[in-house]
Amino acid sequence: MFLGSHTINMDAKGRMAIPTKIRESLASFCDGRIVITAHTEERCLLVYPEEQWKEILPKIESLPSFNKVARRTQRLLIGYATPLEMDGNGRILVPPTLREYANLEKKLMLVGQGKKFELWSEDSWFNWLDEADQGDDIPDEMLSLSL
Amino acid sequence: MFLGSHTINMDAKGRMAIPTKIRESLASFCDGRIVITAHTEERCLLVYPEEQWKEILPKIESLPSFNKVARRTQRLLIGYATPLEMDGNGRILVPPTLREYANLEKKLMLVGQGKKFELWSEDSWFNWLDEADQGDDIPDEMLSLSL
DNA sequence: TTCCTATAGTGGTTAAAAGTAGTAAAAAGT
DNA sequence: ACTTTTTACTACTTTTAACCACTATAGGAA
Repeated sequence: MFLGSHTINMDAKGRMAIPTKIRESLASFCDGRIVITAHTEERCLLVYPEEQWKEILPKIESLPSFNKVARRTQRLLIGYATPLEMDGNGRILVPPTLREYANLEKKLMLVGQGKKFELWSEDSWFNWLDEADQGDDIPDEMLSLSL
Repeated sequence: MFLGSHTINMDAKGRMAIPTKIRESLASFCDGRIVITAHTEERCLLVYPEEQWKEILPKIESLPSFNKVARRTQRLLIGYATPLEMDGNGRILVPPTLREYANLEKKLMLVGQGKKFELWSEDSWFNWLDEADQGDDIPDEMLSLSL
């Protein structure tokens, strides 16, 4: 279970050090093998342990190819998906195309989301925080949710 | 399984170097023999391993000839299809008509899509990314999809 | 509280490999 | 037969990735 958020510095070569505690969970979960891809709804990245990715991939593949929304989802999730491993120092190298997609420069934000992580540029994260939810509808599943 | 995206420079002669990792998968899949053709829905190209192409070709051929949409699909997919092999340096030469169809100039984007690749001009790719989904319906398969 | 040690995080260097350009030879078309 | 375009091969330059070393920070012990 991935929880909590961390700020991380990416170096000039696009390498980012995974915080040690997360590194350890990843080592036990999936031998450090992760898949990183694009988030379809916001300009940030998704970081999956290999196992988790294997579960959702078939669901994405089976979406109908002649529906525009589904095609967009497939294209982004599969098209940006990249398997990565950590180097000897526990760092991952984020591929240039993904860096560009999520506007990653130096200051990053790694956010635990249960079975996966989200990786944001710090700027984008705070911009998103400040965005007001303007009249979007609350789904039925949330109407009876009590926290 | 083809995943991930790469930016590639096409030279003045219309040659593009296939990234080494992909080159290796293609070598094992289909001896480096690929078929490249037009995508019917967007102005980009489709790159199939020969095997995959052989599977879908009969399906395209058997579409009803008196339906306009089907005819368009046939005309584009079959009409632009070109078998290609890599040269000694792992490059392919993209035929001029296909370059024109997809507006390929210098900066290209090669995007893995499972059993095939898509090849975009970088400009077109980013334009497509920025396109807002304007009121297209979300297919039923996606309504309960949790990634 | 201060110093020492251990460990996480950062940056740089080097060797190998990948990408780019150019040239020469062959083929096709005029 | 000659010219022009194409293809294949070779050589060079740039980038990548792995490895190594250093710095800074945090924690523990004296």
